[in-house]
Amino acid sequence: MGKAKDDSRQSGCPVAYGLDVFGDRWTLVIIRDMLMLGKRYYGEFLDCPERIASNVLADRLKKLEDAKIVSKQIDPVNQSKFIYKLTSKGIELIPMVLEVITWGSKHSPYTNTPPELLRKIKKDRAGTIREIAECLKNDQSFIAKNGWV
Amino acid sequence: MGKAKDDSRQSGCPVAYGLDVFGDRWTLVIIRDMLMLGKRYYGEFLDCPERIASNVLADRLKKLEDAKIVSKQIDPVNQSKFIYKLTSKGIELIPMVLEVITWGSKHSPYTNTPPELLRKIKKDRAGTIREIAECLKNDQSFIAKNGWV
DNA sequence: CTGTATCCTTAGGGATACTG
DNA sequence: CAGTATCCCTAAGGATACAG
Repeated sequence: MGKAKDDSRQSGCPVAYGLDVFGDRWTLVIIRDMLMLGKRYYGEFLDCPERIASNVLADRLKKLEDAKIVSKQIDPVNQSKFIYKLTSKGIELIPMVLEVITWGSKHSPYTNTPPELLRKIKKDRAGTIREIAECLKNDQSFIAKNGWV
Repeated sequence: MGKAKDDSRQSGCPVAYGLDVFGDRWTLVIIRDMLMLGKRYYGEFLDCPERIASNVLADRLKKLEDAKIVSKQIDPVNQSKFIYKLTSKGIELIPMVLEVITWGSKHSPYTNTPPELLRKIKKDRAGTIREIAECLKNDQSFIAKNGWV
C-alpha cells in the first residue's frame, strides 16, 4: 500500500481531480471526522463507527498529507504522538461535505443526521460554514453530541 | 464484478452512505458527464477523456440504476439501444458536484474549468442549478462547448 | 497507547474478445 | 455501433503481529 496516488487522469476536469484525491471509500470518512467531529489523533480516527483498519488509516493520512489537505505535527502536549489538522485546502472541503450530508441524509435509509444541522445548512450555508470553521479553531466538534456516534 | 454494493457500513452517517454509492474513481465521472455534458448513451460515456473501460462502465451504470440514481429505458428513436437518464435522486447531486468543481478547480494543477462557469456557481448557486436542470430537460450540455473535452 | 509492517484474500479494473 | 463476458493482474484493505 502507500504507493503515491498516480494522478494519471489529467483530463483537466476538476471532478476527476477531486476523485483522484478522495475517490475511495475511506478518505472522506476521515475528513468528516476532522471536520464535523473535531478529531485530531490517530486513535480517534481509528475509533469510528465504520471500523477503519489501522493500516488503511495510516495510508490515507499519508496521502492526505501528501495532497496538502492534512498537516502532521508533533503534538506539543504529548511529544510521543502526532496531531493531524486540516490545512486551508482541507477546510475548503466543508461546502462539499455539507452537500454530501444534505444529499445523503435525504436518501440514506439509515441516516440519523441531526435535523438541527440540516436546518442550519439549508437556511444559511455561509453561516454554517463559518460556524464549523470557528469550532475547528477551538478544537470542538460541531455535531459530536448530536448524532452519528 | 457487479456484485451488489453491500452497503455494509450502516453507521447512520450520510457521508458514509454517499461513499457507499459514489465512493470510487469512476461513478462521479459518469454522473458529471450526464449532469454537465448532457450525455445519455453508452457510447457517449465510453468516449470520455479519462478512458473508462467498457466493463467498468457497464458495472457502474448497473449500480447507479440499482441505487435509483439513473434510469435505463429503451431509446424511443432507436429501439436497439438504451437511454440513460438521471432520476430526481441523481439530479439532486448537482449541488454537490458543483462544490467538487469549485474545490477541484481551485486546487487542481491541471484544471481547465471555464471561468464563466465558476463565476456563475459562485455568484448564484441556485440560478446555476436551475440552469443546469433546464438544460437537462432540453438534452443540452451546459459546458460542453467550453472545456474539459 | 501510537503507529507501522506483514500476510493474504478479494475487489477493482484494464485489455480484449465476443454477441446481436 | 451497443453492450456483455472473460482473462488476468494489481490495488484495496481486513486481520493481526509487531515496535517504540
